[in-house]
Amino acid sequence: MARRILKFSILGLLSKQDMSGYDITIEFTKAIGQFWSAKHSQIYVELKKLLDEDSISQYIEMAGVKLEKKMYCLTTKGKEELQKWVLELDDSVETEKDIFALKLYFLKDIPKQEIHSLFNNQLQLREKKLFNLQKQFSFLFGNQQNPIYLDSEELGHYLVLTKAISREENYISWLNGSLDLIKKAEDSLT
Amino acid sequence: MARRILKFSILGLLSKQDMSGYDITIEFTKAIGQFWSAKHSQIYVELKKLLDEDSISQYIEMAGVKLEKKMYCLTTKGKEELQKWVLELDDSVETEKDIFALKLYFLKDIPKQEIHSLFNNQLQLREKKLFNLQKQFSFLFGNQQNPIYLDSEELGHYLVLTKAISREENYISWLNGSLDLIKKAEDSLT
DNA sequence: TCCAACATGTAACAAGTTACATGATTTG
DNA sequence: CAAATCATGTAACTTGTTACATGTTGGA
Repeated sequence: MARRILKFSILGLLSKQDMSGYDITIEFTKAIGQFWSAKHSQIYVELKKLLDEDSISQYIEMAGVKLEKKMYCLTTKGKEELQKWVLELDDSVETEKDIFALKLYFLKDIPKQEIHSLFNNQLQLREKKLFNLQKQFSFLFGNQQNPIYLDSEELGHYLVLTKAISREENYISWLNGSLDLIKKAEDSLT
Repeated sequence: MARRILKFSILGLLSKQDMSGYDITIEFTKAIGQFWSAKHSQIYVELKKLLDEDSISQYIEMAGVKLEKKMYCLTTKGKEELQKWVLELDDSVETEKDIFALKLYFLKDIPKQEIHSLFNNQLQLREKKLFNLQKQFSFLFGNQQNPIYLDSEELGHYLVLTKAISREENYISWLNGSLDLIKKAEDSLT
């Protein structure tokens, strides 16, 4: 059987608090969405499956007068499965797919003007993303320079955000370095 | 229609030189496999599709006496499609999935002993990967400190490898920093 | 002569995307 | 009262994985 990452990311989210399918969809647009995501169409199907398998249970919460919000919470089985999965040690790392880097491998025959556009476009996207992550970070952790006082609930959030920020900073710095290099290579041909 | 990244990564590889399905499978275990990969079962199916669509053409090369190796090369259509795809500017970056980071978000209730194991295991995997990338890099580019003299064929390879190395270095440094932080947080509780 | 690597494929299934479909609630 | 957001779902399709299946070639 496959790895069912979506299953475990839903169980993980539900371990923090009860949620509806809609809530889970929203969560994937926030911090955790930096490392895993799914569309609502996939989420509703997976929730039904997890319910069938007794990893979660369901109850109804009224939102307004007629709108029934389906809330989900972990069962004992679900809690155990999650715990077990988190503690499992990986024996290899999967390919971290990156379409921009993939394209670079095929740069041959591309005019330098176009290469500059590609890099500048990517820089813009990455800087925007970094800016948003930093905004999230300072909203949550402010100026607080001592993350050692975070409780275990906040720690996960802190680690994930610093990871995402560090990843983007590194991406941007590599983009800048590579663009410089390409420009220098062009100059050396004149 | 979907984005067909596998299609374009195959076209990209074939733009460098004619290859068989087997050759393409092997390529995905090398540099380019850091950013995209696929199993042979998927590759053979995709090649048949690309042949149908006239993006590639096929010829036979005898390997030994009876073994017919099916070689593929780009058609004019395939070359144009590739060129167009490489030059397209993205308007957003997709989620860069990372299961280890995902797990960290769900750390609550995990004993510190186990957290150390998770980090140390990941450090080991990442360091091994970095070592292999550095080996590849020095094999290809040696001590040569002046990448500005690379021709456009080598440039793509250089960029992809430095990207992968930089990504791993950043990952490792974030792992070390976070592990330190967690240890300090534990000490502060005594 | 055996084994690893070369070489190509299919079938069944799981995972993920896009589009279609509907209705309630809140806010300006 | 209109529009944005909340809320849930299904259908058709694409993409990706695992397992099954077979045969060749080169080297120790």
